Amino acid sequence: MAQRRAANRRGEGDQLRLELIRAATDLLVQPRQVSPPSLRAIAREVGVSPSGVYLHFASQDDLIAAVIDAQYDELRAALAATDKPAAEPLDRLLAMARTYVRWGIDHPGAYQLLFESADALPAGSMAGGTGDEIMDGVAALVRAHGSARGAEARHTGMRIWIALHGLVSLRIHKPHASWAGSAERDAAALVRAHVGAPSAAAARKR
Amino acid sequence: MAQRRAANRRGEGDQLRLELIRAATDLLVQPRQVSPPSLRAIAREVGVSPSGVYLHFASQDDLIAAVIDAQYDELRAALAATDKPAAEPLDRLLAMARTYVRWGIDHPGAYQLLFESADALPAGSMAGGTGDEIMDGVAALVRAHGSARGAEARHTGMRIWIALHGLVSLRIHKPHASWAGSAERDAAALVRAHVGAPSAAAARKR
DNA sequence: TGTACATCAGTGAACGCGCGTTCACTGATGTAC
DNA sequence: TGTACATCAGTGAACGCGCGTTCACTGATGTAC
Repeated sequence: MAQRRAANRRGEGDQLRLELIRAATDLLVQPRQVSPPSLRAIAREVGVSPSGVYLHFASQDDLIAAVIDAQYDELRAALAATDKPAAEPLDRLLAMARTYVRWGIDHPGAYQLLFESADALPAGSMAGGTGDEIMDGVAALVRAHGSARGAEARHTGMRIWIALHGLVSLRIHKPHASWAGSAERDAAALVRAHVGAPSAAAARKR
Repeated sequence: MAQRRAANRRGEGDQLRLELIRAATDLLVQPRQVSPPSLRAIAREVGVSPSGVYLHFASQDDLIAAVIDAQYDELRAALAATDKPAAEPLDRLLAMARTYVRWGIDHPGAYQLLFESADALPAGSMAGGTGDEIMDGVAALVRAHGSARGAEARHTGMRIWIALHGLVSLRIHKPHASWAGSAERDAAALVRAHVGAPSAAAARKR
């Protein structure tokens, strides 16, 4: 914080306007929190008094950590439910991508808590971990598909996850953009671009 | 909000714990806000009284809208500053990607305000628009590069932006993941994957 | 079979905090006469 | 050259709000004797 400042000279009042914007810019060099639901809001939703929460959680942080862990379990369950371990690796990759993207778009608040705020949230929860678990899962499928091996497969898995995350995030936050097509189609196209598989349309032409 | 609920029976106190988590899940089906700096925090940073802000902005929303517009201008300026219109389209694409990603990672709070909250923020600002401006810019370069045409070029541009956004977003929020490599390298690899250009390493092997 | 009592599942009032906003004000500075 | 006055750039106290948390309490229910 700056010291108490002297008033600007007459005619230079607009200085302050610029200073305010610049100060805000300074504050924005560190990441912002995405605010979880408040303890009181959750209690209201259940129909219980705010103090009732403390019968089960030591603090708001503990409550939110439990919520986040539950959401992560849900996402994992959704992915497991649509996976067919016996199917072709490429089909499994595509199914995983579709499920991931759909789940994220259908649970925007949960997705934000898991992947757009993790490291700023209560330490009790891993908030979807560091992301390594997801990266590893994708990388394993890439390896099975055979389009890349070893470290290169891990990189490809990482990039696929990055692209899928970008898709979910922008669909959540920029719903008014000219997306022109379903998110599922985009998910498939992103996967194919990264494993070097021809697009569905191109494959049909052959 | 639910009605005032009856107490659980003895021994079933844990019910409430589950209900709280489930209620939070319900609240999370709508997107959460990423909180901008508070008016008072900005005023503190400048060293001015909170009421001083109202000499220049009618409300906090107006202030934040001005901040967001200023950040968007900065991003545009950064992109313009590194663009060499006479260069090869692929090089221009790669330079754009690098600049975009670097700016986002260096200005996490600003990036979040522009691309991870836009539609929930004050209507006065377009908060980085709907994203169409960026998509169009990338698509124009894709078209110049010639790897896709017309609507397909627009889709490719869209996917490149999606992937770059995913990269920035995850680097901001999951700094502890095993990224193994610089964000700039990842940016280049993502662009190449989407325009069908061989990786730098592969190109060298020939 | 009755009754005292411990335990359980919660309530309600109060606290201090930071917030956005309003409103009457203050002190310096330029301008008209 | 002096002085009254308008204007400018801000201040400071107060407001009502929702928040997380604490703490003494309440009422129902099971258990021991």
